[in-house]
Amino acid sequence: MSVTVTLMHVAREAGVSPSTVSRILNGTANVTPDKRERVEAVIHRLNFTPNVQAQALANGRSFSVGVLTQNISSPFYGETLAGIERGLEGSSYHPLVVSGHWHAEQEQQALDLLMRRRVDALIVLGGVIEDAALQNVAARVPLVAVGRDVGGLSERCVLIDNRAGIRDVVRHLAELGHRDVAFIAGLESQHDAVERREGFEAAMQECGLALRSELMRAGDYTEGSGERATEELLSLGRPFTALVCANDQMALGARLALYRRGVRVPQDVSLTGFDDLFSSRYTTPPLTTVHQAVNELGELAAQTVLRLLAGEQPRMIPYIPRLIVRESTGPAPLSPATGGH
Amino acid sequence: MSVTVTLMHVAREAGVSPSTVSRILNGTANVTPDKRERVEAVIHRLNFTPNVQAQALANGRSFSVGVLTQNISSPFYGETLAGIERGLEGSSYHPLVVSGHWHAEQEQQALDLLMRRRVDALIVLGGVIEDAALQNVAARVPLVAVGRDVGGLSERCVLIDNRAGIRDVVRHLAELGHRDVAFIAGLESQHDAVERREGFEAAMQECGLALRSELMRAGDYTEGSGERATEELLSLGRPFTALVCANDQMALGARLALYRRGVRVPQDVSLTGFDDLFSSRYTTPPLTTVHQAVNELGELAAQTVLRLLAGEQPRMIPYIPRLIVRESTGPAPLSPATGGH
DNA sequence: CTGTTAGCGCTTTCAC
DNA sequence: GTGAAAGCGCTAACAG
Repeated sequence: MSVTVTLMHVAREAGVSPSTVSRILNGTANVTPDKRERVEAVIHRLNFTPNVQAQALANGRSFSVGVLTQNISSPFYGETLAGIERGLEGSSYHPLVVSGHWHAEQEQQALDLLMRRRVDALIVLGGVIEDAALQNVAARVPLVAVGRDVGGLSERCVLIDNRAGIRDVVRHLAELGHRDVAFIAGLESQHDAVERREGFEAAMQECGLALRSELMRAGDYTEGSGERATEELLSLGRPFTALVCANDQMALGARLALYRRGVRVPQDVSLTGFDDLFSSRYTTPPLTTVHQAVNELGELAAQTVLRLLAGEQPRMIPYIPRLIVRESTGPAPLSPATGGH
Repeated sequence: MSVTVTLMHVAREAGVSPSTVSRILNGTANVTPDKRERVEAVIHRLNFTPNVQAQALANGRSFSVGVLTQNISSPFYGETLAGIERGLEGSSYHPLVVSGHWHAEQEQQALDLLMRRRVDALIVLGGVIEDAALQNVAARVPLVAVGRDVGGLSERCVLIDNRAGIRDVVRHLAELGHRDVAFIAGLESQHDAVERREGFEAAMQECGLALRSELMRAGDYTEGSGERATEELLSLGRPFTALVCANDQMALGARLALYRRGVRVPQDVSLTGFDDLFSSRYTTPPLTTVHQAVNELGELAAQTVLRLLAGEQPRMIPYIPRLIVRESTGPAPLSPATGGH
């Protein structure tokens, strides 16, 4: 913990004024080559690094963009974060990540923290906090939301067409001859979970397939909830040949429940997810799912923020997800088995 | 982007001095109840939030602890980050996360960034940067490393006993009657990968099992590398009944390769991992692995940092991982199948 | 208990 | 081109 060296020290040591050092640091103005060399030598020798807090205070920008995520260890948001990191790379901005844990209060606290740190912009990933709170901060800094449509800020939202994604899944299943398809939804408090459920219902109807309420279950996007929902479904005597999950994590849980009961995938039951997490390529069998390009969404969000910061007014267009057919779906068995094992 | 309201505004509006407002904000000294009330009312009415940069500049602490991770989307480090977040919760410190991507140069840049942001402390997760660079920053701020032993800073390293972990795996397999066991290692540039490989070799010897070089493969901790290594192993005609992977992600890749070849787990081949990622509970079949308590390691690191910041001198003790036997391991088949399918 | 006065480290007019 | 000086928003002695 030696004394930190400041720009002042550098200036003195090099025999120039602090302003000159600052100018060299930021390339704000021309400086004679010899002076510049001298200063740079001193900077190097003293191992000087400018204090970002001080810079922030002086020029009113913190050069950080706040990211409100929900769960930093979630495979889904993790990939988005990586995309944001990449999108910000090369710019002088850096992400400051805080988790809200799908809890309105914690999300509000996270926003407060970010505002106190005077982030120059904000990226919001999902969440359950009311639109009002987001509109509130959006009045102070540019804001981009991923995966949720914030009222009044729609052109700042990176969205994907969840209904279209699920529709593709249902059509795929229908083409394979499935007629009895079960569904595990996410929480009704989450925007995209609702869209996926509604999309499922609409698509079933569109394909002329009956919607049976006992085959509709609610989960919460976690593996465990998918597992439990599937167990319940199985205890019905398996009157279904396909199981559509509202996200990959629940499909993973479902896979385990099926394995435990000796139900083969896809021979007995076809299984699908949504998101295309990286690891879904490695499930047994590899999972048929809807690709979300989470990475790119994050990168896109970051780039949009950068453009907003540069004074542009970019507009988003909803992203169209695409179906990835792998090996967890297959032709419907001739007669849906009606008993468990 | 209305004008930001400052402490000064609050002071004027409430008819007190800036110091009084500051004191109320930080609880630094007593203030008469009526003044306090008045000020708090103004703070609320003006929606004032103190500028952290300014606070940092004024009192020499940024209240942020830098975290050098490698890959923010890695399931492994993601869980560690969540642990760090939790460990810092309640304190006034917040994590500032930067990724080094297992690339010495990028790690150095990340460290530079963190130092420029004047983090009050540092947590390092893995990485390949030389010890010297870490010792260098450790001279400026308290540093805690997770998963790597930094020379000269060993009592600041949260380590796990990799050798013991792998030994438990090998013993477990030996007890099940396996004699031909294959191994997929990580990169030799990574500290823990080396320990796990060496631990495997030692344990095999200890159990009286022959070490066959053609059954030792190198991966890089990714799913893809595990898959490829397994394919190579399989092309040998499968002269092994158990496959030990140096981490869960490679085991996941191995699982897929085995599935593709119709090799059953655990009936034909027993499969093991290391780390106990959350999702390993959901592989088909659930993976036998070594539990690393990644979460707790992160939390422990955070708490240690907090104690260092408080002036204490905590010492770490190596964490003993424990074997989690699930369903991917079973008795060795009577005669190791020698042909592929 | 509370106001006044210096800074914290850097940027930025404004003159020279 | 370059230095002097003021100020970013807040905290911390130091007097009262």
